[in-house]
Amino acid sequence: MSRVRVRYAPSPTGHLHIGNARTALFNYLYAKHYDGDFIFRLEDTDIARNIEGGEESQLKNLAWLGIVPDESPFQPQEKYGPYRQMEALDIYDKIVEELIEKGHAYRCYCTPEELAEEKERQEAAGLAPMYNGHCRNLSEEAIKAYEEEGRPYTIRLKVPEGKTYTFDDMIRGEVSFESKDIGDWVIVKSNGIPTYNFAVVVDDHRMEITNVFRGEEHISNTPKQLMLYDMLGWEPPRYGHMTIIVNENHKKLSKRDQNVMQFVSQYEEEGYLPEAMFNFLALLGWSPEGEEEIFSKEELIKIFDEKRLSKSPSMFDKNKLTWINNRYMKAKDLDEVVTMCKPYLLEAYDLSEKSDAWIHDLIGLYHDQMSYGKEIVELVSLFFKDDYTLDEQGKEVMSWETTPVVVKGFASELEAIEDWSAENVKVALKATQKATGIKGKPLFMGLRVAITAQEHGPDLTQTVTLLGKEKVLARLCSI
RNA sequence: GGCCCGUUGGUGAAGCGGCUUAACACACCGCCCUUUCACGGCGGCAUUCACGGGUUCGAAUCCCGUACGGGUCACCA
Repeated sequence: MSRVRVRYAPSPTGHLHIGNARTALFNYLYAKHYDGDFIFRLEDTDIARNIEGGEESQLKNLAWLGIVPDESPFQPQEKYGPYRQMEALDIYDKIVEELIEKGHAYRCYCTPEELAEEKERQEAAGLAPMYNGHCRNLSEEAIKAYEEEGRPYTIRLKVPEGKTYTFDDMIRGEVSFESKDIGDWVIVKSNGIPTYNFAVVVDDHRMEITNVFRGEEHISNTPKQLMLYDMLGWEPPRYGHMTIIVNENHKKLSKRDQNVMQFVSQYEEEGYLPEAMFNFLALLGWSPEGEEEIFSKEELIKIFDEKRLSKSPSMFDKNKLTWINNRYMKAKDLDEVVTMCKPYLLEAYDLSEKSDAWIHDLIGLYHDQMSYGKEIVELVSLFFKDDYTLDEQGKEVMSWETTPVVVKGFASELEAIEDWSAENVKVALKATQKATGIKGKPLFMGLRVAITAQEHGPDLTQTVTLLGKEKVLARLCSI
């Protein structure tokens, strides 16, 4: 068996999208599982949509996730280059010529307007829109006339009649299409640049790609590509079509979706952990055999099995993402978490008066419950904002007859502390309990609400310690 | 409209003809731990697999049909 070679081939039109990241990831897992090569190639034939820096951005985001290609425009392998389609134009030209010579392709002089009209006509008649073959058998004179007129032309592939194209999809099993349902399609645009469906075949062949995992939207492209392999006498790779990713409303994840962050870079910016994202993405349309769901990259490479790729749409489950990130966050050293979170705090709050130790302790308070770096900003908000507004439940707690008692008692205990430390705050709390005879929920919740206006929150002793004597007493005495 | 594909709980999902009176996880609800909270631990949570037929001794699992959802029919990739 030949060496496994897979590729991720984005067009440089923007940052790495969640869906593409997942495509890249499964290709990567497959390659590495079978000890093969993962190739990064650029599909940049839509020159109008290409954006500056798109290629670097894709590569960068991939690297953040821990996906580093074995070959790319920057690490080319001589026999397989070029890795950008726009640099391979002469290669495509030769093959187009070959196809024309063999009678498999022809020039089409139809204008976009004519094509649109025809499409409308077909739709009105309730037919599937398809190229009508107008230029397929043009007479010599007609061709000459068009040429003299200087009409731009595209090159179309002559779709064979009565053929069935069947392939054994790695995910879906046998899928087949009839050639009669496919119209002669454009392989070279009027600007002389080949179309995706054509270039991809040439590239996969010349790069000796053995397996292709791609989105389900490519299923209906597959027969077009297969007929090309057929005409050229090449061996096609094995395809696997992954399901789309849907949102909570079971609609395809679209760039316009407000509820879900769409780009990998956004997750990086918000302080998600790359290992966690890798793990989460791997679970999007794939499931491991056992009951465990938390896996490192190395483990995933080892256990990856393309047969376990799902056939039904996978939902982008934000809850799950949060949960997985939390698991990874908890596993990290507090020091690392602090390093990671501090910039977000610096950006959101004035920390000039705070010591490093204070910041360290503050973040430590939330280490176990946070799921991404930037979340720290809202988690710690009670330490920075001054507004004190009670909700219904808070008002109720404040109306308990025990509350004023513990507030008063605690205040005087705190007042007496000379060396402000968590230890002494704890002692003060104990003393309050003893003096008032109130303990448990009435004690803790009463104080918590009185001090922070919240019924739930981090450890009270720590909270009071970090809030500082002055602030806590000011609150307590105002009641 | 044609062609492809899918449909298991509140959610993600396992299951591939008998071991399933349907894993596991998230969410939720209880209990325990903690003098509070959070973390953690334990337990509960689908008599049922879109619906209707069929095949079989036996079906969530195979076949057919219906409904619903999705993908695609570009000189975009």
